[in-house]
Amino acid sequence: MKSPTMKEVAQHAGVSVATVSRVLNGSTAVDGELHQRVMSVVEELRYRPNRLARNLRTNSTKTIAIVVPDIENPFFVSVVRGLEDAAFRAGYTVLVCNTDDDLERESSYLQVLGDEFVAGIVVCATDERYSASQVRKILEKGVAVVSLDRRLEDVPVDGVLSDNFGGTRNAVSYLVEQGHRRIGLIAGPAKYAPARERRAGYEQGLADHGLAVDPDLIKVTNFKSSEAETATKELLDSVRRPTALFLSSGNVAIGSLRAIHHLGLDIPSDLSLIVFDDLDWAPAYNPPLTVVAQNTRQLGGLAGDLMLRRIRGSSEPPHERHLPTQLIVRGSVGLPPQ
Amino acid sequence: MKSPTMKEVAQHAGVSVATVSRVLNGSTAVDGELHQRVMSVVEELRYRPNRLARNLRTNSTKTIAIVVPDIENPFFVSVVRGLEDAAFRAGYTVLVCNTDDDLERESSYLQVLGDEFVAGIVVCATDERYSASQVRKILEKGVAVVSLDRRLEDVPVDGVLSDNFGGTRNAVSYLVEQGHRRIGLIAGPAKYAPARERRAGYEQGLADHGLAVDPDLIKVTNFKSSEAETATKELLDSVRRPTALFLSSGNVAIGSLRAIHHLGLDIPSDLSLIVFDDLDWAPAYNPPLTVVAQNTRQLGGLAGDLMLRRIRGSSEPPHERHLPTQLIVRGSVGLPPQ
DNA sequence: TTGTAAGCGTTATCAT
DNA sequence: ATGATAACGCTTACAA
Repeated sequence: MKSPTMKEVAQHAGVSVATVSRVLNGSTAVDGELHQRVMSVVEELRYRPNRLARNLRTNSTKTIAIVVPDIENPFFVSVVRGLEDAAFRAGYTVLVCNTDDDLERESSYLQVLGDEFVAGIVVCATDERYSASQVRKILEKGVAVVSLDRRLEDVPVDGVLSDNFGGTRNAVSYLVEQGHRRIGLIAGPAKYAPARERRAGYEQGLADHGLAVDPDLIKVTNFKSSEAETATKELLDSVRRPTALFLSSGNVAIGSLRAIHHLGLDIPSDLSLIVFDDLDWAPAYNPPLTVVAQNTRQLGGLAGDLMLRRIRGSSEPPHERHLPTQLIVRGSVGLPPQ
Repeated sequence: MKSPTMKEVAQHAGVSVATVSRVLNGSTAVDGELHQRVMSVVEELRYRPNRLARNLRTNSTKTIAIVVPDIENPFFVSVVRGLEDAAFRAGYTVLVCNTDDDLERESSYLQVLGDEFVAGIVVCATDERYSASQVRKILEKGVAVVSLDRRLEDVPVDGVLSDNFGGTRNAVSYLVEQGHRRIGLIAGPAKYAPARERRAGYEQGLADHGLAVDPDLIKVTNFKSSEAETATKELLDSVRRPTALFLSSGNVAIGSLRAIHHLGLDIPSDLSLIVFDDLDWAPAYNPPLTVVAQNTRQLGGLAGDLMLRRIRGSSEPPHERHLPTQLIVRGSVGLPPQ
């Protein structure tokens, strides 16, 4: 059961293929009567344009790719979801590429994507410097690029990030207002902009209340749960243990919580907790977790919108947007013990 | 900066385009000397075949799609991950389509995918009957299909599922062996094979020990957390409340846990718990959750392998495979109270 | 073994 | 406003 071609439609309608094409693309005006005739044949034959032929001819596809470091991280999943919604509405499909935070794999994907003639790529870069040079080449090929949750060094592309700084600053302020003075931070690696900004927000939050930053209260991890577990143990084993912890990501939270159980500490009577990222299980935790929520879907949706605008030829100067975060107070913050 | 074409390679190497094509595809033997010459020109010019042209010519793409009901569900994410690994190795890219359990959206995707000339589709059907008829049409177009975590009524395709029956039966047995006699079940909708099988496994697990099934201890939900929360409250509010609960999915667990807190029950001293699906936060929960783990990545990987085999023209009779599950004992099961 | 040439189904450039 | 027709870059009979 071969699908009908444009040629067949043209024959049935008694017009040329050019006319059919014009009717379908609405590029040039076509006489009302012919328009009618073509459309009814299209209906009748159930004609659908062959995407493959169109792609070849126009040297482009209706595909947007997104390159993420870890597709099993709910944050990125939700971002993808937001992007997909935006793309689907505009008739685009999205290709998800998972790099496992592996530079080589990212590189390989970026290469392949060039060959695939995707219309655009949303990049959550693994390395803000190295990835940047790859992305530059892609831009030269005329592929639109939007950076998400990361910053690309000296590459003129639109960017979308949460207000990591403000969200953290605000949360730390809240902790101080509840009476906490010794607040620990399980941070992410400084090579990622969000990790840097959360750390800066933490420091600012303390400064806002005239509190000094104690380096002993800060542990830098790779954002994975196992390192977070170790770091948390170290932090809580110290003599003057913090009375509250700010956990820089969902994965960090998983590791830290394991450590906290292990030490037999009670939340929030022994230790208060705020997590950056609202996880689906946060309200089901015992006690329910107080978190800083990002607008994850909207992050993806905005990236999609910016992308589509570029694809359609916008030439505004590239711009970085910041989406607000929200402190959701649940039950993991209490008064400092004693 | 236009990319070089095959024609240019041919000219530089002093051969015909056909020869270049043959060298690149390894279809027909090519003289050693020419082969050399072509390859070195390919290197020199950094030639990469134009996928779009190849697609049009062969009427196919190196793309595998996967249609999932809920991309934010970690189970499906992990499946996608497994599929992606398998596909990437074979030079395929994967298209993720999220239907939100919406029949119309699924239908729309299935339609689009037909136009996209994907090589194959992994389907996690929203409706085992309705989706089936759509899938049949797709098969007729020559697209390979593999069903995952669902069953498709009377459609001759390969299937991949976990041993839902055995996994649940085994878990319930374990509960009985710990002394539990009143075991509740928060089940999923009977329209999904896995939900049916988990329920059957639950009943069999009881029967194995000569225990009768008490319908009052079974609540059927739509697998979403909010319904699970309500159902759990009802179950635990009854006079003769169960001493243990089997929760049929991760989302169900989230809802049930909320209800359990709300009632102020302690796990496991007041109530024991087993969850179907190992969630990343299960070990971090307080107490760590005992779960039945599925081989999620392998589920996706196997689907990918079966798919690739079909794409390459295998004509074995379609077959359904079952992957084993594993009971992971942590801390949410104890002796029944009193 | 190698080359010639005919498409694949569109879009876009010409005339008319 | 419409119709021929030439690409787009590749694969694959068919001929040599």
